[in-house]
Formats: sequence, structure tokens, C-alpha cells
Amino acid sequence: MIPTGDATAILPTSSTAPITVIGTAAIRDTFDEVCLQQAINSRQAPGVTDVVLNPDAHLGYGAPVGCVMVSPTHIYPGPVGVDIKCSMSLLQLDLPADAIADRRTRREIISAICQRTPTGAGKGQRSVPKSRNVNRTLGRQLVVQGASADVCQQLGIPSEWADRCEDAFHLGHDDSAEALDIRLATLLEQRHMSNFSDKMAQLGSYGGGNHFGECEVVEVDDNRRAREVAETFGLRDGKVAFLSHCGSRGFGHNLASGQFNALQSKFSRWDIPLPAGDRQLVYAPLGTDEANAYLDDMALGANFATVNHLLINALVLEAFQEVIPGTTGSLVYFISHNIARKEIVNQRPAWVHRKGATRAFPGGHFELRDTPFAQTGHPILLPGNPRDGSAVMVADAGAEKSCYSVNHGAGRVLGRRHAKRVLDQAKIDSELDRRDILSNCRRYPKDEAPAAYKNFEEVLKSVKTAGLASEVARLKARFVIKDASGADD
DNA sequence: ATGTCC
Repeated sequence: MIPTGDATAILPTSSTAPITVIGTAAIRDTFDEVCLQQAINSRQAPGVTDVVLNPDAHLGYGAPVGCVMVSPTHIYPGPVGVDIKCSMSLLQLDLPADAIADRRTRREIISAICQRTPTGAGKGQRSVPKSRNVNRTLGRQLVVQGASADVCQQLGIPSEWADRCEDAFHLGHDDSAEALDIRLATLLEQRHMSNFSDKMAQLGSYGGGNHFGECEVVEVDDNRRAREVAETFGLRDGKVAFLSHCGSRGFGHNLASGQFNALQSKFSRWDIPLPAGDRQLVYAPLGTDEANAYLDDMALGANFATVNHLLINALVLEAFQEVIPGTTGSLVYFISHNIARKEIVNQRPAWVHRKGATRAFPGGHFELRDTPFAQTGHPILLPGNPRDGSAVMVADAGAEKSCYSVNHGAGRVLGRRHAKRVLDQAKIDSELDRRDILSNCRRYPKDEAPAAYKNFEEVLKSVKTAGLASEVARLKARFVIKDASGADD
């Protein structure tokens, strides 16, 4: 790796197709051989013009988690990821931090949230009002339309929240919703989609793994630009906010795995060479039936993820209102880190695959022209860990060198199995307790402990030093909602 | 990520 600045480097490849690396020297030391090999494989794959490796990069499916891969001619399901449109959202509440100082109040809110937005594998909605149950008809509508006015109205989602989405809806391969209707009808005849109604019932749930909901106190950075940007974002210093991380649940997983299986069997039947011999890097050239089917499935999964996040935010707001009547809230932003978007790169249209990477358009970017963030750039939501906090950032002009992308969080430094073996349960729990951070988990999952992730300050320093983005606010955790299955018995 | 292997 050849350093090109304090927090940037070039990773050369044998085909003279360099990879842009973002990260201080300390961060670059965290990239293991397999992760770098995945980046090289991705860069040398057919039709790929750019790869960016972000500071949170680690081993992924085909391509590293924490990378950007650009192609004007090909679509790659692996570098979108198994959880289509896994995303972050942030809900700003009008509550002062004092309102949740009392532990008992927080316990009540945790309980009200868990009743409405379940965690863990397979769990659909539990104690939600019947009006918010998602039947097959509404399910078919929402995966085709995304957060349309009608879908939001039916689910009790404030319609103005759609304006706070990176993408409130996704269209089919030909930029029509009809293509999604047709594709969905085909899918519903297939065996792996026979559980469609069950998957729709998962709307409004978090899932497991690194997915979470977290109650925060907002600390806006003490400088003029941060204060001005925070105002545009709708962030309120010293007030309570709620950060969520989840994706397209079982529905997105069905779509993604269906596509991997279909493409892998076609590669093998037609004896097409796999990029670097890796089945996880199967692709489809744009314009083929295979590419069209993938793009349609990605859009269907993305629409589910979008409505899932918005419903979660509506249910979380309702939970706060149950415990503290009169609470109001507004969505700051909803932004993905597992999606391919058609953007302009190097003056021409290309599919930007962000796999554990967040879009980062600075103020003045043409795609933001009709949004509330035209002047400032849009909010970038970066989960860190409950001990050190999470961050809200805004892109700077330098983001052009990373294909207008930044990292998506801290990034794993210990594999799950490794973390469960070496980390101490009592120490994890007492550290959170000492900081008065509560959780629905009796014991915090070891494989999700702060120590299982990279040093968040060093990751943020990489992003800032490389000139990609600036910090606007820090979010300090007050309680965490997670699936507990990674904790000791 | 995921009814933790269709």
C-alpha cells in the first residue's frame, strides 16, 4: 500500500487498476490479507472502474464490508450485500435530556419500544395495533411503491418523513413501478417466496446481529458551521434522539439469496469464468434479463427496508408518547449503506455499489437540488458504539475522491466467534452500567461489544483527515435495544 | 445479514 496523504493510500493491483484506500496508518494496519484480496478481486472484476476501501473495511461476501465498487456496465449482487438496503435512521425528539435521566423512565420506554418493535430472528410484529398489521395486499403495495403517500397513510407514518429519505422509493430496471409489479407476480409463484405474508408481517422489526435501536442525547459540535448545519438537519443540542440500524429482514434475504443461487447456477451451467474464481462475485451485464431481474429484486427489497425503517420510527415515537405524553418527533434522515445507486461518476452514469458504505454528497451536489439539504449536504449517520457514541457528519468537497462515499460505522476488528471467546461478559456489562447506559438485554451480546469494533475515533479521524466529511454532532447512548442472542447464558 | 444451511 502506497501512502498518498495522512489518511489516504493507493493499493496497486497486478492489472494496474489502483484502489483508493481511506484510513490513517493505524487504520490501514487493521486490514487483513483476505479483506485486501477481496478488494483486489473486486477491482479486477469485469466492468469495474473504481474501488474505494473505507476505514471500517473488513471481510465481506465477495467484496469487503466497507467498500465502494463502481461499474457503468455491470451489476454485482455480492457488493450490494445479503441485507439489501441495510440503513440508518435518526429520529429527533423534542425531549430534553433531563426527561430521561431517571432509570425507571428509561426502563418503561425500553419496554414500550420492545412491545412494538421486536428484535431477533424471524420475529414479526407483536403488540402493535391491528391497523398496523401488514397483510398480503398492503405488503404487495409497499414493496412496489416504497414510502408512497398512500402506504405512509395506511401505516400511520407521517408523510413528510418521505422527504427525509435518501430514497423514499425505488423503481424497477426500466425506471417504472410496473416492472416491479410484474417481477413480484413472478416471484410469488416461486418456492422461495412462498412465505411472502410471513415476511411482510416482519415490517416494523429490527432483526438480529448488529442491528439495533439506541436512545441518544445529541451533542452538537461547538463551532459555527456545525451549529448551522445542525439547524438545517433539524438536530437539537442537549435533546433526546433515537438512532436505528436495520434492513430488509427476511424478505431482503430471500431476494438476495435467490439471486445468488440463480446467478451462480447460470455461471456454472454456461461455464463463465468467475472473477478471481470467487462465486460470491457473480455479476450480470446491464441490459440482460439477469441484470433486470436483479435490479427489480433489489428495488423490491429496498422498498421493504425503507417502509420498515419509517414504521419503526413511527412506533418508537408512539412508545415515547405512551411513557411521556405529548412528546413530538421529526425524522432527521434515513440513509442506506447496502445498496447500488445509479449516479454520475467520472462524468458518466454508473452503478455505485455501496457495501457497508454511506453516500456522502456535499452541499451543491446536483442530486440534492430539490431536497432540504441542497446547500449543506445531507446528514451522514455513522454508528460507533454505545460506549464512545455515534456521529452525524456532513460531506466536504473532498468526498469526490471516494466516489462521494464514507464508511458506515466503526467496522469489526474481532470476528463474532473470536469476540465471544476472548471478551469478558462481566466487564462489558459493568462498563455500560458505569456509564448509566441501559439495555433490553439482561447481558449485552459479547460479539457486539465495543471492543469487537475498531477504534471509532481513529475511524472518524481517517474520514476527516482525508477531507471527506466533517463532524456535526455526537450522539451519546442512554439505552440500547438489541437482540440478546450473542450474550453468555 | 438470515427461521444463524434451501
